[in-house]
Amino acid sequence: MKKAYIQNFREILRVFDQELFLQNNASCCNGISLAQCITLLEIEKNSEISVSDLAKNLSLDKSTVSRTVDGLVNINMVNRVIPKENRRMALINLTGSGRQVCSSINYTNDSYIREVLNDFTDEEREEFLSLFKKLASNMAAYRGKK
Amino acid sequence: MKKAYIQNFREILRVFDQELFLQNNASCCNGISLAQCITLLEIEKNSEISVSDLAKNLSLDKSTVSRTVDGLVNINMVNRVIPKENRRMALINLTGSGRQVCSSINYTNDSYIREVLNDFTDEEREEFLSLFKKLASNMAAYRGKK
DNA sequence: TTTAAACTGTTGCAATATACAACTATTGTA
DNA sequence: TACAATAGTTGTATATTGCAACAGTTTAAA
Repeated sequence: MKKAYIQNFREILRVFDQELFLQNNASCCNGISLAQCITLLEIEKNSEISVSDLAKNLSLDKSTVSRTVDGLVNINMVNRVIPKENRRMALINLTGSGRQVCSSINYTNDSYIREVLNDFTDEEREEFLSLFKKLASNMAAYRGKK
Repeated sequence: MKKAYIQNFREILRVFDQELFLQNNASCCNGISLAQCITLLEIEKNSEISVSDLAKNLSLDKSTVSRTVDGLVNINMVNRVIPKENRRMALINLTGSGRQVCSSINYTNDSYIREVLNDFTDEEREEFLSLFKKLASNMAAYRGKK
């Protein structure tokens, strides 16, 4: 792999990261914070999930997640359910409002994606997604190894 | 653009974003914080830059940048230079240590990129970078419009 | 020329996000 | 039963950030 290629890639990655950050902040402003937004989407993905698993999936401390969930409970976005068979844990799931907000966030993100991929051909889109998927998977694998 | 495609893309983007965040934090730990790291690289890119321009480029408040620069001055990574012809402003540039740390961060990032693109063919790499560049450019343009 | 406006950066203050450690409660195990 | 492991919460401390107010400097206007 050529050095020039990597430096080029690094620079693009930096721009991409910055833009993604700004877009994330913009799209998550349905009255909730970015941290709340990310937590909400992770809960949506899992339907029902414990604080510990949330923390693991988001690479955050469980105390942090516990407080974020507190906030989401307070604004009626999620429920804490204590299962009878294991009263230590709390399972978090979305309320109706929580589902609505998730839909809203996803809609905003989807519109954004539609916009920024607008001038790609169908072939380019397929090729890009395929390679992007491979890259994301390599990144996750690399982190797992280290 | 198919709905399924977009949802697929959105999900990959989310994973990618998370991995990138973790990698950024990991690679920026040469004793400096992520905010300091990002600021340092932006200064490196511009050789010499004012606090206001830094704030604009990083999409941060100038008070935030002012304080980050304070920190970087304290650990001898950057210099504040007051130009004689305009004593309002401060031009920030890297010290020798600052340049070294930048090199170190870039080296770490490059190694990472090399690793996660390792199983790509040359053709895939070229195709991906080309489309990635296009996407990043579209994202920046979209933000500019809004 | 004096005064007002614009600019550049810093400081005061408040909010948020986060981690670590200590703690409580519950469950599992020796 | 006593001890260890697990799950979550709370206390405390630190870091990042933005807004508003401010101070100094430069430019424009009257």
